Amino acid sequence: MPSDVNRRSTRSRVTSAVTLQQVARDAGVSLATASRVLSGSDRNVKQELQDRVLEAAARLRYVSNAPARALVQSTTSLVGLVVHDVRDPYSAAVTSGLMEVARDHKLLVMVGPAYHDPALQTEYVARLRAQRARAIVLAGSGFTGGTTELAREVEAFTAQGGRVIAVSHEGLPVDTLTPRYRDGGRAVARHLASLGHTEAGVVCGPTGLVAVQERLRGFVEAAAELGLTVLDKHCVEAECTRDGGRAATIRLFRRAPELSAVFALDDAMALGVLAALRDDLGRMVPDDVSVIGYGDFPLAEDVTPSLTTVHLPLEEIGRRALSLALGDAPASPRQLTVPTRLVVRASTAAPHPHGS
DNA sequence: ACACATCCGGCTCTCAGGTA
DNA sequence: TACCTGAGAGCCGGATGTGT
Repeated sequence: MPSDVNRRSTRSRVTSAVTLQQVARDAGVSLATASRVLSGSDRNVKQELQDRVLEAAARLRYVSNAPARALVQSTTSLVGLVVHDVRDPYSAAVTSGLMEVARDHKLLVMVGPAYHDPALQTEYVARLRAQRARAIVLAGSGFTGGTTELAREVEAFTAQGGRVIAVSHEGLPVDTLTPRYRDGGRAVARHLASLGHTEAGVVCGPTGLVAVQERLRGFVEAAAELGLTVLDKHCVEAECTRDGGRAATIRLFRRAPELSAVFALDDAMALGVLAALRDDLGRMVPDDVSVIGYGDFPLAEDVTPSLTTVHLPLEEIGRRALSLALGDAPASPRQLTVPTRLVVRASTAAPHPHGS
């Protein structure tokens, strides 16, 4: 029969981490007193003991054991952020805003890139649930109609006491924050029509995404009202990247070389549109073709010509999403919106008459 | 082979008791 | 009586021991 000593030896880990117990011993106080001093408890501890504990903790380079603390408090300092791609400016801006709030609350952020894969989105939520994360912000747009697997996983996470804030998602039983994409799309159509364009092409990302579909819907609806023709065959779908936008533009102008305007449903794609028009198609922007993006990423102002685009307050979305996640849970899920606005720059102009 | 009990990690919190 | 301290419970779930 194995002795208790043997059992201990097989189970104890070799560790040099300083524990609260060691700090307490070093300071000559009880574990509880050391905990009160170091955890910011509102219980009073005599100044002399406080000094001794703080001095011992500093000398031993003590940091509290987060998993152990989480065990007691049933909450962790971990929050999850699920985006589509950490490389895109959209994710970077949202992350930056969210990080500000996380820093203020001393939270650790774990970022998961789902690469437009709903299964991967679901997997990240499951992993964050296993880590007992305090909250999750699903920042990458969801798919139209939502996915039952993701909804189920989100439900399991919230049942466990976690909070989830979804940005541009449908069918999730949590607070949802959605930019007024449709308004932005409508503003683009109005702008092109007001300049005198009568026909436009569209370069868009996966139409299964809520964000893409809503932007497109607003644009197409308003275009129809304003007499701006947008043919189905002039809507080209590609990856939401610069290269995707570039390839889509080449395809688009092969089909419709006469187009005087292109609406890219994402700024990264719009950069690809500009590159294709300049380098592959020999067209001038905006003299030959007007280009509009969506997102107002930092680069939009700096490219030549500067990009007319729809401004999305991305950092604000990140800040607001995490603030909501850390606030009190509402009685029922809320649908919250964020305004969008058109920013007119140098990439759009009135069309030149044919032959001039 | 299986079900159930116990231990372990590090920490916070409650409550009883000591001191001025 | 007020304030402070310290012992011990309990947090959770995986690993291990024990009994049937």
